[in-house]
Amino acid sequence: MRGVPVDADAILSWYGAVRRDLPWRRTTDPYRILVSEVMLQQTQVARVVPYYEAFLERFPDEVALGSAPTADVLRLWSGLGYNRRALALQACARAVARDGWPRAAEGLRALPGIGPYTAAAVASFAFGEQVAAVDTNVRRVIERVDRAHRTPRPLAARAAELLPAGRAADWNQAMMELGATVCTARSPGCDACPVTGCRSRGRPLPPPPARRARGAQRFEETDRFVRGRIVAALAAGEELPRGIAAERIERALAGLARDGLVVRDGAAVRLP
DNA sequence: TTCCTGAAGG
DNA sequence: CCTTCGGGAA
Repeated sequence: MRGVPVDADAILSWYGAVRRDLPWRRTTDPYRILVSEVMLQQTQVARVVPYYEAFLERFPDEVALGSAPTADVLRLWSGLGYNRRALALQACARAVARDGWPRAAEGLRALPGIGPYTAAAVASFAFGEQVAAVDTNVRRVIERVDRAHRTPRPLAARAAELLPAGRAADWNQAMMELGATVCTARSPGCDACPVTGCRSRGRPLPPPPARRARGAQRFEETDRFVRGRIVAALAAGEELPRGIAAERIERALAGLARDGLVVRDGAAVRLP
């Protein structure tokens, strides 16, 4: 399945014209880039911005983050979600403060919490490596342009094929901006899209793959909810949340302790 | 209910 | 391959 020809210059020009002035687009400092990319994992831009500013104010570089009490890190992270990301980020800070920055995606990939996307993003934005970063936006844009689904490896190959020479940083930002602001999941704005040959232009979205229902469970009944409540309470200096069944609290605490998000001293529970 | 600049573990 | 992991907004 070949992809359609894509005018990369048109997309780059469009990006230059509409580009949102986001704080992490004002720097090439690998630490600041990494903090933004980790915060942005599965988290919308609008909600990350205030956390990003406060986090960098308190932890301006990898030495500050690496030497800080983990409880402080979790306090500034609390509310963002996926708290394990904060632990991984601090572990990254300690590693690069000790060993220096891996300057290529392959080396970054070995750091905790850094997968294929984040490694490519940091490598291209901070170090200028010519690699394509494929996040959910980029995947959706490519799938719609070619009107074809691909498994991860062929998708990565297609993304690499599209990458214009020497423009990886702007290109990756441009493709994500396109997916985030125009080619959105629910209602693609084809009228404002710079991609000329898109096979999906003006056509109705294909029916979403029927995903099997997951037990009709309310979020408040999930372990994730209890975990979040516990960490938020501890970060706020409060006791364990009341009104939740002891068995659910215990199950959540066991998972949190296994992840290193809480420390248990007998009956006492505290942040690490 | 789905979605969001994913990664790690089974 | 599958599930887990937060939380808010549309």
